Amino acid sequence: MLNKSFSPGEIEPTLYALWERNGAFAADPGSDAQPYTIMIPPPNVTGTLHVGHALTMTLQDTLIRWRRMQGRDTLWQPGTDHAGIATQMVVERTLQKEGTSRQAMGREAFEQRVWQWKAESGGGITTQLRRLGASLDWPRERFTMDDGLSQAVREVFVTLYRQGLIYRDRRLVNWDPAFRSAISDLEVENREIQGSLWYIRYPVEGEPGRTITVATTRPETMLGDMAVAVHPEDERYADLIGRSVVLPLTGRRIPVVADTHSDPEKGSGAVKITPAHDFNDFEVGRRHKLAMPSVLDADARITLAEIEGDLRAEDGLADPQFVRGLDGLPRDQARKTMVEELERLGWLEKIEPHRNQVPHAERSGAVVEPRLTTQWYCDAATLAGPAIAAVETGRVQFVPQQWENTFFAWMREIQPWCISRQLWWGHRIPAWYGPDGHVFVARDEADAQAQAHAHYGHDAALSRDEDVLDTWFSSALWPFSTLGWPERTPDLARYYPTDVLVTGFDIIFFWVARMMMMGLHFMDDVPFRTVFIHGLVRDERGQKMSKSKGNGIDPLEMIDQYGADAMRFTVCALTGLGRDVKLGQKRIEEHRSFVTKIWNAARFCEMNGVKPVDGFRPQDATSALGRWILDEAARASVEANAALEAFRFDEYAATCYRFVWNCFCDWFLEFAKPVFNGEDAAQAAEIRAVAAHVLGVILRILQPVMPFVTDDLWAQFGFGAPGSLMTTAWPEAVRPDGAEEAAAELDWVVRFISAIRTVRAEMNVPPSRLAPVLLRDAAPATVERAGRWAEAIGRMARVSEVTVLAGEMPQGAAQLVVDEATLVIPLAGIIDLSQERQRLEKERRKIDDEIAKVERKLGNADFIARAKPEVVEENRDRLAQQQGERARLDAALARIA
RNA sequence: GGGCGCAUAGCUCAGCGGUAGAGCACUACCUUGACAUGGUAGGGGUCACAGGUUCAAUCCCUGUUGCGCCCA
Repeated sequence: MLNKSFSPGEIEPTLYALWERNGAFAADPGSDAQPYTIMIPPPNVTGTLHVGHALTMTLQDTLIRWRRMQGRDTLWQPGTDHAGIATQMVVERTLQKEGTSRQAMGREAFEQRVWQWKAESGGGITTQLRRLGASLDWPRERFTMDDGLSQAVREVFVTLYRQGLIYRDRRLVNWDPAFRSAISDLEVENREIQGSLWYIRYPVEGEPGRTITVATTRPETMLGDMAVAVHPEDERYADLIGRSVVLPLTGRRIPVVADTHSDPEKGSGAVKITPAHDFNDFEVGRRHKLAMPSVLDADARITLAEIEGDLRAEDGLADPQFVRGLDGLPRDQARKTMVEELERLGWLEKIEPHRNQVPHAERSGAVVEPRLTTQWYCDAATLAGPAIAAVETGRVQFVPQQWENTFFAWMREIQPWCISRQLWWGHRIPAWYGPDGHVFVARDEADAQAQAHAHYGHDAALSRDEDVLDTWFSSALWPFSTLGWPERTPDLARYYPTDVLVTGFDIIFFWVARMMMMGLHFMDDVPFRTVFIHGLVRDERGQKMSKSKGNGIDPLEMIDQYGADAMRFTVCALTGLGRDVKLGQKRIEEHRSFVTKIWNAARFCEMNGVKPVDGFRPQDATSALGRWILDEAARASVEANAALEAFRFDEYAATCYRFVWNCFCDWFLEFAKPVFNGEDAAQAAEIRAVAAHVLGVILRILQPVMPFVTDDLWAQFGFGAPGSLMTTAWPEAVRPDGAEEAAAELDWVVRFISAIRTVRAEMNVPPSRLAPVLLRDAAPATVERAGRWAEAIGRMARVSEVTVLAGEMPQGAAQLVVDEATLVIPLAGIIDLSQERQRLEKERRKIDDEIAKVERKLGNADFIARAKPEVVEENRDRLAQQQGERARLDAALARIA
């Protein structure tokens, strides 16, 4: 006996453990079935399950569970990402609390400490994914830092290096002074800041009294100025091109160069050029072969190391003592000090308020400093070519397709990818340096030594590169490294390329594009055929969820409160194509009632002796009711399937919802009640068997999205063993014999009952008051039908009996039209005749309006001539039917006149 | 500045050339033996605005406005 209500908290952990124990999530490489593979976007090992995970994982699990039921050999590959910076931060924070630091303990000890942390508290998210019901193949779980994946990383690095696609270069990089590491341009977020534009006069050399004014947003970098640039066509400065100016504070002589980078409209039209601290200036510097001294160090403090030599004293303009006093100052403090000094000396012309874009490091929040350093780069442009082609030719398809544009836009202008990071946690770059700085890239130290020996003709002391690789470098290999690459494993052959990648648009560049580059380069095939891009989760008002706003919701709390099924179903129901998902607790609560509804419907079935009948075949149903609901169930399963094929999770959810609630519960079960309680045992047996079958279809089509409640019911009804639903086949859609006739019949009963209900409600007839229904002008077939369904009609429309109207129209009766028949409901004493007249007149006005519309259309010669014949036909039929209804309404009105 | 998306009932969103839909909210009635986390019925929309194409436009095209996102 089913409990009065479903208790997710009790069922979920046990059931999940059972699934896992049964190996129900496991891929089966030995099977003949066609594989279906999804790679999990590996969550950050420091992470906890947030609502964004809940969205993406629910969608992935729904797809995987659905395909599994379709008989595919499904692999949902689990794992986590070592998340260089994030993880290092977490462990460093702990060290700080313990009064120590990574520097104090040394690299090796620190790495051990991180592994220890990982063993103890890393990957908590995998436990949380289980709470969600995610059917990942856990024994295959991988970690981007484990041995196999590390080997893959080294292999890729060495190969790309040998192919000239990885190289070292000294150029400007986005530097995060908080982490003291290079970061990718993708990890930089430009924020608009209210700043200032400082106008500074630089005196022209050899022309006392003449100055050129530069406008800058970063006066503190002027210590590294190597030129002043003006536009070649800017007449104001034409005569200065090729001359020199004296840089205030340092006294350095720097040239005035002509360069189109300078915008005559902006500021003064002259810009200072600091090649080592600005990306544009760097390019200008290259074009004009300028020196590129750095004046800011790894902490973004002033350093004079590279300019000490050319400090000069110039009366009233430059004082080496002042400049030396700046050494070691943080950049903002240096700015303040320098501006004050310039003002004191009279070189500051003015300060204008100015809104400018300031690059911030996404993770640390620090202002990014462009810094000239030597880093490792990957030739992304070369690798991007095949990836672009793969999308152009449709080998990889984005859903929704319009994301291709975003992908193309970035890929076609892709910059060299800086892959080195000055961190300790990550894949250490497999490069060793000889005493003279010669670099040896190798799979391991022994190989590097061998190379060195060959190079120098003798053994040499090598030192390994201190840096690690960008975390995304290893995640780019995820689709094949997890399957055993560089070994050519059977798994790799079987599951690569994967079928679908499900993710948010925010990591198209970081991850999707890079997986495609690496996959095509090393596997010579795309990593996935379809990329399904879903929206972001927002709160009910459409605001981004964030910790600082406090508007986030915790999926685990929601699961505790409403159950994983409710959480999952809500996510599906709200996931339309290309839309963000506005999620709130209320939404989840609302959708939980659907879980409850299913439970109660099943309980009702159970109470009425519904249980699976061995050998039952939908084709064998004889009753109209049975055939109708079987047909509807088949249609629902086909529609659910089609919706999932098209990644329309919202339609999938809506189809299930409508069928279960508005068809099975609202009508079928109500119609079944009199049958269950009736005399006709054979009929009752058929409807019980049909109900069981349909319930089985419902549980199966809902399994992908609400795996817990469906499996529980599946087992309790004896459809199969506990835990077995998820590996049961997706229902086959079988159309029963006579489905069309059955549909016509049930459609009529539904309209008949609805019409009576509507009139009763409008006339305020209390439900307790039963009333007979008299049929007037009814065709014999209608009279028969009414007889067949008398019991259901009586119960559902509060009708005492349905008979043919004999003789006179009773006094005080309501009349309503259903097809050819007019239903007369005698309600003397209850209904008000004038009210009934008004009601009928309103009905007639409505139908008149519709008739007028259709007549207008049919009266248009162009319409008849040009519209599709079936449309014309349809309108003619509609008109005829509406005219019939109006005639019957007229007659009804005449009778009460 | 460039690109993309969105604008439909009070709210959240489907629909998309041929009779405007759902859920929630709202109103009225109903403790009928699956379910009040429920049932029945109802009200509510110049489908942002202006042009154009078409026999026919919420839907296609152009422009405008407003909102959001991405890139510079």
